Amino acid sequence: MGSRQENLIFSQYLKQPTLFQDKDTLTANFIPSKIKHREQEIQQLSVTLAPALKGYTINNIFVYGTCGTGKTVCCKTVLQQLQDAAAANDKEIQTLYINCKMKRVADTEYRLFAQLIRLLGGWVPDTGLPTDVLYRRFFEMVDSTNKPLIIILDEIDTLINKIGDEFLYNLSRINIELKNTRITIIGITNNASFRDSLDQRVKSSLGEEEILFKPYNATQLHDILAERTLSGFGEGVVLDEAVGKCAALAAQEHGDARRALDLLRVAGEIAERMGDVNVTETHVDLAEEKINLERIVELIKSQPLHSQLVLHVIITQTEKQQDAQWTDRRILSGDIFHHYNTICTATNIKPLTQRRVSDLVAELDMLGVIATRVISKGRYGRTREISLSLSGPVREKTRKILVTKFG
DNA sequence: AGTCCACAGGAAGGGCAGGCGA
DNA sequence: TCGCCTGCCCTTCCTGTGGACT
Repeated sequence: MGSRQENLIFSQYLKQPTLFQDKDTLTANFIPSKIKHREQEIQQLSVTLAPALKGYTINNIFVYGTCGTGKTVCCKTVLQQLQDAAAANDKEIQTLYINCKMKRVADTEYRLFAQLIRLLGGWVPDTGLPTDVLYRRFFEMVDSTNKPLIIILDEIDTLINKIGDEFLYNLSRINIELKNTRITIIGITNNASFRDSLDQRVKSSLGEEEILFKPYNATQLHDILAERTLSGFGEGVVLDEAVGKCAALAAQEHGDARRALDLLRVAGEIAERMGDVNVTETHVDLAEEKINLERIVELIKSQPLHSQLVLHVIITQTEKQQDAQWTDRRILSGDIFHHYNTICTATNIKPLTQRRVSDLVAELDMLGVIATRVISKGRYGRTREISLSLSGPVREKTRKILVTKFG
């Protein structure tokens, strides 16, 4: 047996110096020791939760704010501090975290309670038991522990939109029957108007305390990024102009710190791949382009077959139009449906009706992939004028994916 | 002013898949 | 295991629309 062949790419990669010092600190999941610009919210949370240390009942909390405003990180941090404080005083507080957006984990009432029971150390089948049996089992497990239980239900609006708010009412009613302990619910949502849609009974039981997380402004984002830059890259690697650009771009997107961190991390990866020693504004621009590209590509890949077909027709028609320098540069819904039918026949796919295709066009418009407007051509009818919103590398990449699929 | 065109888009319901619950 | 329920995707049917044409 001869010696194994060495993979040059791997060995070169290992020798290559890295720009990163601790890449984990540049991810949204990382919990820093001190969370900046959220002092007020943390204090409000702590004040509400503190009575649990003395065994008093604590109010349910409703936390809301847009994406990337630190809601989850702050809740997890405060609960960890609460548990630490309880442990230091020979007490115990149990906390459970559930992300209700996780498919097949907590997206139905059954799955939610099954997951809660599993997190408490119990076991239930994936399906088959009546929901009231699960309630009873959950109730018994909680009551037998003699420890106060705090449950964080992240992205709670997703679950409520799916199954309604009855389960929240039931969950809050369990407290009345519990003899030895108490349950507190912290509901987290990105949707500020979601609370208004709740049943009055649920609103009064869940929304006893409300905490709003306002979006970060560009200065605060810059400050947060500067700190993470130091731990993530070390000193002098990322130029201040690059940090500023990440903060400004994220501030434009409703002060989303998660987005700012993604930009910074991807910019670092690009700089590293290019063999540069510093992360500059140019790398941030490239990172933004890359993130947008990946987002759109993922979005398009996740669309149903017929939606992809419609988009394919729109792209090919846009290109034909540009090549032929047509006098009438408009793409109309009637033309799209006609070409869509032609491709369906050629590829042996059963076409959808015009009504359904009209909805698919509207959906693509909503996703921002295309832009449409309803126009009237007088005697020649009413129609929708369609234009492609994708440009540059995003459009090229999308075209390639769809051409590979439909020819 | 009335007609007409080529759709937009709402409403209702069918078919199917997957989940729930006895 | 199987009937029931629910949600989703889709079709069918229908009314509405607005500017050009008569």
